[in-house]
Amino acid sequence: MRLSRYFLPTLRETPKEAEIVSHRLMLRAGLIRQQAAGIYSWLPIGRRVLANIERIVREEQNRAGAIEILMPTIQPADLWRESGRYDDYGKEMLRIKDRHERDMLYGPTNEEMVTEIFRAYVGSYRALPLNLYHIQWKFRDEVRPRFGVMRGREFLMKDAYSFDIDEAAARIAYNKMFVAYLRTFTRMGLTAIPMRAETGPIGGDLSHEFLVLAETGESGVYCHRDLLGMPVPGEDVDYQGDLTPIIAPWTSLYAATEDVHDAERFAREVPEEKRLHTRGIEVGQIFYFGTKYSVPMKAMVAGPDGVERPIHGGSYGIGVSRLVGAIIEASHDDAGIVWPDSVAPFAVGLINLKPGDAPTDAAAEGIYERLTNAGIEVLYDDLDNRAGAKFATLDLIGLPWQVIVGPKGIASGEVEVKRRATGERETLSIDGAVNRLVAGAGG
RNA sequence: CGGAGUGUAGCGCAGCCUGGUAGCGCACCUGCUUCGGGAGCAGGGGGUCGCAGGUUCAAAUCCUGCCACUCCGACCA
Repeated sequence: MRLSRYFLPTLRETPKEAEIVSHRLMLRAGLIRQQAAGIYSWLPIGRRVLANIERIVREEQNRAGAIEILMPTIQPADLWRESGRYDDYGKEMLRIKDRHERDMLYGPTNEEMVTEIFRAYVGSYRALPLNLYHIQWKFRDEVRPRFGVMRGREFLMKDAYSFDIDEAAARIAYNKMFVAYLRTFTRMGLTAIPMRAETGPIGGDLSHEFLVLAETGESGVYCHRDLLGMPVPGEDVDYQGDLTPIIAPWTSLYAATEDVHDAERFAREVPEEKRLHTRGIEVGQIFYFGTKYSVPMKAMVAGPDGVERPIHGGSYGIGVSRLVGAIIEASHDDAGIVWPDSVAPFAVGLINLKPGDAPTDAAAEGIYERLTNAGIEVLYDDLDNRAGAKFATLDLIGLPWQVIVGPKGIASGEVEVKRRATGERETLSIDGAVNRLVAGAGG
């Protein structure tokens, strides 16, 4: 993509409403535009990052055996009356009427609707286990939206729903999502720690929140230091096999958010040198809720014995739009965002230091073409700007690799390749630079 | 929802107290000179001063009401 033909509205000064670093950087780097409290438009760079995160989430959900569907944002109120949540949900639910004065709502979540779909088509234990997910915009009319996309009212969420014949089977479904979440966040360059969470009326131990560790996170976190280096399964993980040996090490060590923290237990279970007190951002939550929706909504299947019984359900959320902010909180420096390779809006930023200078143009255009042909996403700064402005903009938007092409280097056939995360620079021949990037930035 | 605060050009702000031609920096447009870490000079465009009412010869400025947004707290992917 040529910058001269792109839409990348960056800001030199920080809009005053932005207090936290990810929000400031998202506004300055031109990822989002606020339209109302907690409601944002996604500009081209932001849209690309969001799509990359979505892609990783989708790949890992699919790998774990979940099946993608797409449910609407607008739902009829009747479904929610069935589950009893229409009255319970309160003012957080955005309620609207259509032209026929029918009660509708902008979905804050989809348990009711997915249960309706399930019960319409599935009547036998033979169709189980089943896990359906979608990635869709949600709306929760938060009292106080804040921190940009970290706590928006409208947000993009992946929500999966599992259906099983009994609790034992549901636990297996739960474990699959547990492992998928570990992999998902790791692939985004994040350290996310599962922490035991409140389970609501069902009880048991089947709910975990996944917290990304970041100094600027919104909740305080206490955990065992060894959780930081805990191995995350590779993509060859066998989801059909027993996952408990993978999960056990994660759940056996102390990890809690501030609100459920037990100082006494922390002191007793974690040796002093292993105690870690830091901050984190909740990016996912998984839980088992048993028959909470299947009973009132009559989602029944016949077992092998021919007797109908309510299915055991679980739901599994990932805050996709929140992750954009969380990744920035976890990965930035004074100059701007430092995108992990896997979610970066472009892999390479190519700077032409002197557009209009024939040899420089030829070299930059050549590199642009070769990288693009190799399947690498390149943002090519061909604007007639001062070098300083180009460097500042590129650092701000945080692309993993920078290639700097200027007349001085080109005179001796050389360009500079810079790694954004480490600041390492190398002076290479044009061929050397192209080869380095094809190897480093992937195809 | 309790507390605090802010609305003046895309962004950051001054002007308001003490009413009298709506300003500054960045960004944007034109020209020239520049060009290896946010260039210089000259010229230029862009505003219902959040909205509505009131006071006044005259309101960004004073008064009243409303709206929006932000921050702190309680709640949440």
